[in-house]
Formats: sequence, structure tokens, C-alpha cells
Amino acid sequence: MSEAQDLSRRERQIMDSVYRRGKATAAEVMADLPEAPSYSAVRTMLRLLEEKGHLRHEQDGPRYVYVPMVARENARVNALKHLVSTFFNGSAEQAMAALLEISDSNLSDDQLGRLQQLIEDARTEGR
Amino acid sequence: MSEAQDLSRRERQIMDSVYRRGKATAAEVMADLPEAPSYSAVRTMLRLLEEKGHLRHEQDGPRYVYVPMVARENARVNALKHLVSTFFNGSAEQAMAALLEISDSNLSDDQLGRLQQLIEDARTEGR
DNA sequence: GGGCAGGTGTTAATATTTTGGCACCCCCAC
DNA sequence: GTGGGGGTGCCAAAATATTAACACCTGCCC
Repeated sequence: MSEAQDLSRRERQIMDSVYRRGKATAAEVMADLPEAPSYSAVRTMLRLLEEKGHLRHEQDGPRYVYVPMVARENARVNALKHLVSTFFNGSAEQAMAALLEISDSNLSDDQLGRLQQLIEDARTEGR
Repeated sequence: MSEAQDLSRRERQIMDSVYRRGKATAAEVMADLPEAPSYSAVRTMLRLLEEKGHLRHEQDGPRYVYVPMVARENARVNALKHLVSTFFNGSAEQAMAALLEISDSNLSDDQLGRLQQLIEDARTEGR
């Protein structure tokens, strides 16, 4: 299995861009890259990532649109697990607490309500 | 500010190892690395990371113990933010929901209870 | 004292990543 | 049909990252 773990710096930046957008053209990716290189360089990387099996492309009229091979839903699970294990001693609870803290005022009452419901469900399910 | 963003592959792997452990010796880091290179290579990278300002070392008897320059608590906030923005459209709520899902049965009733309390606090605070 | 185990610093070769140039293609407007 | 804009593919140079060799130092044990 191909892990985000073994991507080079640029490759990672590009994959991030594509994941953030869902799918992206070379021009879009280029716009996202810090210290963006030439358009040509970006295209080369995209093709390389495709060769390595991280992306595939769809034809959209005259141009290519790149899409991740690993669906966002799966990729983010891996990313979360990695982050939790690296920074939270594997404790999802701590990670959630940290998330709450950093977003605090950004979360609406509605959102918080939904979360409470989810946790409630998890609790009752667990017994 | 030095972002995790611009670390090379090995550098990232090493920082992950150090963060996971809190602090680490060259031998420990080496043990954590996938496709581990020689001890010598690992030491070189550690010194390089120190030069770049990502790590510092403490003397522990005869050997060096490396410690991150950016405290774990800060580093993880950045990591979380980056992850949320990349994979969850910036929605901390969605990220928390995903966390709940992937850990489900791993979370004890106690832990879930504490989380509910935290959310409760956030709610009342927010009004 | 000699030799070994386990550290460190420095340095140069090697491998990989990253870049951009160039040729070609297609479509459209003039 | 000619020219320009915006794509693509291929490729080799340049920059960076990665590796490991070597020299040296210290403490310990025989």
C-alpha cells in the first residue's frame, strides 16, 4: 500500500492541494504551491504522481484534471491515525479535545449539538 | 516560522519519531525509521535538523538526546489545522466525527463522558 | 598500556527530487 | 492557411536530500 509517508516534499504538497480541492488541474495545483515552480515543473510532478499510482487523470475538455487514487475518505482516516499516534499518544480523546480547543468559537451551537448526539450514540452503542 | 510543510521525507519521518517519543536518541530514531539507513546517516540528519532549528540536543551521559524546538503542544495544533483544512474543508466538526468513527470501540465510556462535558462547556461558554 | 564498545564530527559520494526547456498538437480567429 | 494561446509528452540539467566512510574521543576492562 502506498502511504503518504513516503512522498517527497513537493509530492506531498501537491497531493495536499489535490485533496483539498477534491480534484485539480495543473494550473490550480500550481496556484496552491508555496514557492511555486514553473507550470512545466508542476505538470511533470503530476505525471510522476500518476505513474506512481497516487493520482489518475480525467480529460476535461482540452485539459487534464487530476484525482486521487485513494479516496479522500480513506486518505483522511490514515492521516488522522498517523496524527493521533504521533502527537496524542494514540488517544483519540485527546485529539478531539484539542480540536475543540482550537476551534472553540468557530463551532456553532448546532455543530456542537450534533457532536453531542454522535457521542451519545457511541455511548449507548458501546454497552 | 519553520513549518512541517517544508521538511524533506526523511526529515519528516525523523521529526515524527521524535515527537512520538517526546525526545529521542539517534538509536531510537533509527529504530523507528522505515527502511532504516545506517546509524551514521541518522546522526547526520539529526545534526542537520538541529542546524535548521527544528531540534536541539541535550547531553545525557555519554550521548545526545534530541528534543523538538517547537513544543509538541504547538506542533500538534499546526498539524491538526493543516489536516482539517486539507481533508475536512476546514470543518473541525467533521474531523471530530471522523475521529469518533475510527476509534469507536476504542473509546471508553469514561472518555466519551469527558468529551461530552467538554462540549457542554463549549456550548454554555459560547452564549 | 592496549583494545574494544559506543559515542561524536566532518566530509564527500550517491541517489533522488525538482526544475524548466523544447517539440508537438489542437482549436480558433483573422 | 497562418499565427497565437493553451494544452501535452519527453528529457536532461541542476539542486537537494540521503547516505555512509573515516577519524577521533572517552571510559572501561583485561
